[in-house]
Amino acid sequence: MPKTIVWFRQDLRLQDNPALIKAAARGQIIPIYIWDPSQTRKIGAASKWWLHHSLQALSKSFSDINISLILRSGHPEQVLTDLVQETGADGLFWNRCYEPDLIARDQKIKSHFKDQGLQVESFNGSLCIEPWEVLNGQGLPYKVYSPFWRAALQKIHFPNQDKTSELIGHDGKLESDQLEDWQFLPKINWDKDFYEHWQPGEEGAWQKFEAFLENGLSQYKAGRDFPDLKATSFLSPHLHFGEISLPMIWRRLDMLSDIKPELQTNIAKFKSELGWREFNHHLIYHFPETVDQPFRGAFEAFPWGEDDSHLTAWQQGMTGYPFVDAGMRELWHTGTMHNRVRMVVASFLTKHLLIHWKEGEKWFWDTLLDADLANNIAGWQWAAGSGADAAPYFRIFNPTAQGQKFDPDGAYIRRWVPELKNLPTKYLYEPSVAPKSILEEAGIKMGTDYPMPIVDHKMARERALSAYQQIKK
DNA sequence: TTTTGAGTTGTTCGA
DNA sequence: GTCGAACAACTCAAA
Repeated sequence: MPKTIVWFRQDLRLQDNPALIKAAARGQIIPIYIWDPSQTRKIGAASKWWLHHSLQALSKSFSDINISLILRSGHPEQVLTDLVQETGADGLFWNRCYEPDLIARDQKIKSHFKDQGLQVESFNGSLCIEPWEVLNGQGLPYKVYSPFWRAALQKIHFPNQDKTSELIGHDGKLESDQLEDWQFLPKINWDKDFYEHWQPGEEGAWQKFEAFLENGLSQYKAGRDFPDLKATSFLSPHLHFGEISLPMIWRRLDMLSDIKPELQTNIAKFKSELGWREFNHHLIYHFPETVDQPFRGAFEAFPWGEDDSHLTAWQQGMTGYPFVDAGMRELWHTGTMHNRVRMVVASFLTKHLLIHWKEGEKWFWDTLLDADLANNIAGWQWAAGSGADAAPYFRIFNPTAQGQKFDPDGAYIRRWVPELKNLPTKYLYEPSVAPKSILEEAGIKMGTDYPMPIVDHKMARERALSAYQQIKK
């Protein structure tokens, strides 16, 4: 009977998992997750927390059907070579990743095992559409989102779901590491708050999606920009780790749209946000050098500054701009940040502080549970102005005004910057200009209980504008 | 090849 | 307080 190794990577689910389905149709399956400590871009600390729990969930799903998920660490090619030898497997299937380093690694492994006579196949398990399937009239990759998504929507079709054959595991006993041995969980418990917000794994992913359909979707378009509302899907980490299938999401949305036409606008908007995820993966696939170089070459000459104390203040949520600080603290406590606030803090770091977007990217990479190379790179380059379809240089977010606009009653700021919670809303966004008496009444001493702004908005704005003038020439 | 229209997410200023 | 204009050209995509 044919035996297929199913190599799990960013597709930690049983449902609608193409590699798994195709392997099961072939015969016995041998599921494995490989931890590669030598990988070039090390997974961040928050992501490791997620990975631990997601693997635990996947492992449980398999053991419930009497199959064991093998965990091993080492170079994937070596680990897989050993496993082929031990099991006599004649097939090796996986779902694709799109990061440049991983593509190179996978290509090498594919040709190696093909040479050995194995049937090696890869599948699309995490995108609506493959990056090479959406090209403009000249056969070139799109560099602008809107035409990209228009073209992509024409091509995205999800036929009925493939039926999964009964999953049959390998007969013999195989060695596996213990998940705990990998020590993914932090030693000091800065992760304690994560548990109340998240349940990594397939079940948690579906719970979030159902909750979104129930409570968030009907106010998505109008409410998605307000960080205090629960109008977004909270699916980003689940999507990154492939715990929920996009075809299943898509079909569910289409079904809903048929039953409740009044939801169509919200559904289209939500799909278009998934579209940004698609676009970002498209960009990293076609322009892999943008991982560490500006998409727009002129930005090579941008006069980035260096100020470690400013970077630290930003990271710790101590910039003196409450809306920015709220976001940075939300990130630290929950491992995520609302999309609107991500834009504001990114604009603040790159434009107000003139700190290189790579510094922000690095911090997000380490602290975000949904850290995803394609999204992180594209998002930061967009905010800095160096990216594809980026914000025009004169679009510099006013961190005070953004708070007033998108957190109008101040609930978001009060939750994450509790030392300001007694300030009247009028002064909440800019406590440095509040009258002494008001501050006293609220029990705040500026500079002691809460920092003065680390830069002056007007000065910073003008400085950024002139920096952009410089590279325009 | 040339032309034309369009382009995620804002802010500030002055009437 | 509200509203429209200016900010600045440039690049992309498609006809």
